Amino acid sequence: MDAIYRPEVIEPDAQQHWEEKQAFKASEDTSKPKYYCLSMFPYPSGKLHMGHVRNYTIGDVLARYHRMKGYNVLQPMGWDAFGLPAENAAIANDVAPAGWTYSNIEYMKKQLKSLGLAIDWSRELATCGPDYYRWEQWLFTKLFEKGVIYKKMATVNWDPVDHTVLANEQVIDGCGWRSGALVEKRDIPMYFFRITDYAEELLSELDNLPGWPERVKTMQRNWIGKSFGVEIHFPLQPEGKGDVLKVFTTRADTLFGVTYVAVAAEHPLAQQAAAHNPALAEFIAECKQGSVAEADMATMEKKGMDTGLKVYHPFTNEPVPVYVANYVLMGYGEGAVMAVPAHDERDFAFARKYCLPIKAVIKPTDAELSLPLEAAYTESGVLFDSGDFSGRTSDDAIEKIALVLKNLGLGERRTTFRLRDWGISRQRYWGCPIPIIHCPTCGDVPVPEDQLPVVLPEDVKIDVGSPIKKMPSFYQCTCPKCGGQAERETDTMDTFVESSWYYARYACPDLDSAMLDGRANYWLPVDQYIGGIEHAILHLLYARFFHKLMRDVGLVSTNEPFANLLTQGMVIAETYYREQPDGKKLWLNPADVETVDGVHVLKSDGKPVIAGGTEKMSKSKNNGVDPQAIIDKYGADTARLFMMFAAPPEQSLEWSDAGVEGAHRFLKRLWKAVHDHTQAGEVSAYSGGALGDGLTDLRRQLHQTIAKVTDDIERRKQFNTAIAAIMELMNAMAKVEGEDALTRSVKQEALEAIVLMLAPIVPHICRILIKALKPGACLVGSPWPAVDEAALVRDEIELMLQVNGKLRGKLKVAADAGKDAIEAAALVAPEAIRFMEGHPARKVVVVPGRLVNIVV
RNA sequence: GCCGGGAUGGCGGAAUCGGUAGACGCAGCGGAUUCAAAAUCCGCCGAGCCAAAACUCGUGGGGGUUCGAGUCCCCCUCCCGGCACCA
Repeated sequence: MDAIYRPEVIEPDAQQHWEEKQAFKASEDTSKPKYYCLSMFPYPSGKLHMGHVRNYTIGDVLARYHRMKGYNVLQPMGWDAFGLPAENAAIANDVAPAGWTYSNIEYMKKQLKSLGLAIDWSRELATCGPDYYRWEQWLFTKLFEKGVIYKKMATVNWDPVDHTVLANEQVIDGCGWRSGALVEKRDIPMYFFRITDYAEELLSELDNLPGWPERVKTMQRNWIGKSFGVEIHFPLQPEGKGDVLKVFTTRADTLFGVTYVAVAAEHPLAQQAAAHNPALAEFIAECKQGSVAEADMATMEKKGMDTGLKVYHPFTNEPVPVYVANYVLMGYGEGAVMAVPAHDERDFAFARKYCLPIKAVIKPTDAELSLPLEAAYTESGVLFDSGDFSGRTSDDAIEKIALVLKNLGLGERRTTFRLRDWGISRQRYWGCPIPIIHCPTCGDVPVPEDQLPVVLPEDVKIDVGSPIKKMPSFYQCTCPKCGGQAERETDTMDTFVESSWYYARYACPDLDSAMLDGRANYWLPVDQYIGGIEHAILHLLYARFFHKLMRDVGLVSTNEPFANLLTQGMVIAETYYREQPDGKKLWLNPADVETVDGVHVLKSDGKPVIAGGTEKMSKSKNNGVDPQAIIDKYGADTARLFMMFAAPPEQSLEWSDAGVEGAHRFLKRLWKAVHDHTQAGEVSAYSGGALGDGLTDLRRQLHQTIAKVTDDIERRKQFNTAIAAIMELMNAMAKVEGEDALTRSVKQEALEAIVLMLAPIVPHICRILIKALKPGACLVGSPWPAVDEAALVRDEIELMLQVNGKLRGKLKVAADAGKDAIEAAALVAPEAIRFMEGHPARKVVVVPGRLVNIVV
């Protein structure tokens, strides 16, 4: 081997070798346990960013580790290629979205290859390819026929100047990002997946996912939001005759505290009242302004207006005023809520603002409410001023009230979900066409299988709006049923649809006769899925839902797609800026800034810049560090090592140039250690014989390290501590002197294990090092090192000695010493006697293998 | 606003089941090597007191449980992720 570590030579060499040998090509093999390792596929935005490098390095370490452990490993890669950025780039650069996307894929693929990932590239797929989305369209038509997909009106952000639908991120402070016009809510027809039909299963199956982080499961549970409540009918006429206004509440116990009801602006009652009330009509129009995003709805000022209409309390028959409120959404429940200001914070604030009565009907079980209320009392408790129900507890009252309402025909128990059906229609061009034909006589007809795929034209020019909506050659067609003139649907699907099944298609990407075949059942479920925490709800819930849809049409046999999930944190970096004369901030890239005597200056002019805090790497703050620059300067192994060492995978990772240098230094030290060792001649790894104290200790540490690193990677998925343990072992080994054969054989054993343990993290350098240590050895195919239990045995251990919980000394005892012996030894230890100050021991706590605490 | 998470030296982080707080690395300081520098190697490195030892304090803030709390419970502050059309 070369005396000097040259990543620029060994890395391309290793990558070429693996590619020629097709070292990572996967095939179905029932003789080994399978391990399907999947990282979330990237959107081809142009070039790789650090978040990708982190994601794919974590996946690669797990894939390579399991390969060494004897698993049949599949690690594929592909492209989440449809989406909004391609349309924006197309407008900005006057190119077609398809061409832009394909050239990005080509460049990013080259970058991914330079990272040395153990990927089976023969399975690569891009969701914008007709051979991929064809099957998405096929499944759509099946689900449409089954009734799983249906059409209804839904509210979108409408830009009245550009005449386009806007994504939530394109609405800034209530205005369109390009036109600046005040955004309006508009109802348009859309296709929906009945995900609510699966709400119960999506919720209960979370309990069968022990390999998922608890926080992700909690977020999904809350998102699905199963709640047990009561549907209550407020008659529109006194004495309960005629039509009713339906509301849903989880707090039926507060029914006697209702002082008004609130309906959405779109509610029929509101519309009816507005017909003779210009002020109300104006208010309803105002409610239509602004975006549909829930965050905006929830933070805006709560406003309302009296409709003048009354409904009647189902029990007391008292009139209750009906308000229109901007915070009530037509899409939720019945589009109406009963308001109980005394026991709901939002209603309390609203009642104060509009001087509505506040009537308390619940009090704590063991105290009285101090009236008038200063704030809503939202706990459950005991009812009062509630007719026959007074004195009952909240839970009891809910049951009883539901029962009485049911007998009156004015309501019943109901379970509802917060989860709403999944609207997948997008009025955009760069997406998968929805395979529906609109026929004036037959209605919505799914495109027959032999006419699929409905191919998206790629040679287009785009400005504002989707080009296929203006392209008769695309939308003019004949009805498959009656043969008459018809029009093709021009909306495309939400890109979350493509990313909901790609993991299954990787099992059989070449299949052109069906969506999936038996290979999917061999590989699924994914054994380890890795991606950003930002996908905790939407993507992961949709993919789980889609898997169940595929199961129910017989395509897959499992219930869940991802057995284990790892959610990695963001990559963040320091930001720097200078104030411009106009007061705006000019953001400077960290690569152009250096720190001299604690002052941050721009390299080009040496003048100071201002540090703006550490934030997620982004274009807007110009704090992205280009992975390519790091790979070019230090090599992929250094980038990989730094990524894995700087933070545990689930936490955010702060970029640090100095830290990268440190990682590179470690690799140089490792290279030199192996080089110096092998220069002295070949030697076999230690296999037996008496050892002195120093070598016994080194072997013990070696095997402890193997045990720790194995546990860290496999169970804890915490690579930073695994690397730290290997560094400690290296430091300990460097302190062991001697060039005799026995010492060298123990060092050989240690170096072989170190190189193999580092191989999943820094595969290129380890490929050379293992060959140097064991001529003829091949990295791919080498097994993971085994722990020698005999080397772990010790005869004496050290316990911490505490007096009253404070550390006062250390105590050496035999490894097999019993509690009584430890206690006796502790009580006569000089440190113990000193700090007991003559008091007798009241209690002695012995924690085996850890410490002994004397309480006086 | 609602849901989920986080906060530990100058910095990134470690402490896995309630049991030595600060592993490992970075930065810094001192030394070796060198004509010199870079690189490399060795040592020191939470704060207070301080010559040192000893001791005291110390895990965002406030309270609690425990022989013992970074870790568990309650309250608060700040930061981050998601909120259904960014992916």
